[in-house]
Amino acid sequence: MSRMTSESEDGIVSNNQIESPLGEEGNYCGSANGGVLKKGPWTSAEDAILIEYVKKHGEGNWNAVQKHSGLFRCGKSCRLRWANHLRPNLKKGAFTQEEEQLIIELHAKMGNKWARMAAHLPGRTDNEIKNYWNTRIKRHQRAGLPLYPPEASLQALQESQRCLNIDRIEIRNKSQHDTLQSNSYGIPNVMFDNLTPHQSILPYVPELPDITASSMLMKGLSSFQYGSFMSPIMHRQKRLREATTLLSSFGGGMKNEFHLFDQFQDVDKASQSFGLPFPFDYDSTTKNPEFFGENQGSHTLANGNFSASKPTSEAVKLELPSLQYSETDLGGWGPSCSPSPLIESVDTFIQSPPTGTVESDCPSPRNSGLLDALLHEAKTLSSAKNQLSDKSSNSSTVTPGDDADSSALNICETEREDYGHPISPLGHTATSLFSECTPISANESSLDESPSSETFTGKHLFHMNLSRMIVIIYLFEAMSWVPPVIFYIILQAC
DNA sequence: AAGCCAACCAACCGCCGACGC
DNA sequence: TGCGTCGGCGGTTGGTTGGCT
Repeated sequence: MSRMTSESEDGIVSNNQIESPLGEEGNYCGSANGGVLKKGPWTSAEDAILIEYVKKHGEGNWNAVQKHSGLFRCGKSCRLRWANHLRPNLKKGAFTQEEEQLIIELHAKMGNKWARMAAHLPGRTDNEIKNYWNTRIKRHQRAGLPLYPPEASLQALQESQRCLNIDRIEIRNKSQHDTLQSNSYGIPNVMFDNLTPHQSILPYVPELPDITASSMLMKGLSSFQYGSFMSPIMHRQKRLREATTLLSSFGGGMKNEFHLFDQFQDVDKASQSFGLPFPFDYDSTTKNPEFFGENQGSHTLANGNFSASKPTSEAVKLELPSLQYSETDLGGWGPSCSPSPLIESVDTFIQSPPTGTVESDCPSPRNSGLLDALLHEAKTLSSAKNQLSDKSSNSSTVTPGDDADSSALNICETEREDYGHPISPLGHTATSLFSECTPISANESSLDESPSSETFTGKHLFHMNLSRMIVIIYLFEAMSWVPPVIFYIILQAC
């Protein structure tokens, strides 16, 4: 902290530090009582005033600081100063090794949730952690190191699995009280706990450490590093947000399901978490024995399709994020083609969808709203199909009085068995989706209005394909290749 | 000694959700 | 229900410091 600070010892505020109120927008610190608010570094005198104020009045009500203490700082600035510097029990100085390790693990699990990470590091502030991480990113970027060591990935996997289990329990309890909205996009996220990937079985499912990171696979499409080839990179998040707003008009529940937009931000982590050397030219064996094991590039995705299919020597020339392919590649889509990596990625996404976004202490960074919605739609259809096929095969009917829980559990047991079958990447999605179920949908279909059998033939297959198409188009839209309006039209067509 | 550069850090900024009226 | 305010959060900026050439 010796670097700190530029504060003027005498506390005199220079003219350029006092700004006229930002009142026209009111976004940051406006002025109260028509006065002007000071910006810039805090002086020790100001600190003393703030400390005194907090002693008297306690934390909170920061906008009142100016009124009561005569401090010409906006409430936000006061809160920040207090939280980051004046608050008691703040640890100062460099992070210890334990803290660094913890940050890495937490970031692997949570992503850029600095405040939540700070909660796990007593005496540390989110700002500190953020700065540390950003510095670390730059350092590793420069050195071509991965951000996450294998241990962190592994722990994130275990933690995620544990949390998924917890979520499942909570969700199962909760789901009994949830009802499906008629709008198929108003879906409780809890619907997807049954879609938990069984990584030990499925060869195409990325490991869970990539939850945060894999969600960031897409994030990176707007990363500055790739700006050179991401043509419409500008205001990506703004566009996505607009799309969110647009799509939110479909239904109340939909907006909440669209966190996927927020996840398209950081490709670096994605490339790393998928075992891609990062940035582009790196001899892992000589430069970083700490982070790279013998089978370099596979530490976070040992059985994933990315690291396995692409030799890392190829990745040295990596120019596109993992999910981004040139337009010429896209032209190769067709029934006779082997699954393109993008399709496969979509399948992977579908196979390991975000799970359990029920807020709990466990980080649940996976939340890919639209995919959730689509998956739910597909699952609802498929579960209904299951019901029908069960009926036809067993010649037994589900009575409305059946115990929903037990039936759900039974169906989910069959789901596990289904996962055991090695299935081709393209075929897997539909197969697995049709073999899956949700307690709610099962319950729902068992209760009443079971669709007639013809409903589940062409129409629902069409829906399935449509859903996949939407996923793909959505991904493309996220990559700025498809204007939002097309996505909108297709959704309307649904 | 001077210039450059990376690292570090504090603070600003804009967005968003919660809350109260 | 709509609006304004407040507080929190994450991204970004800009200043300072220290090391290297």
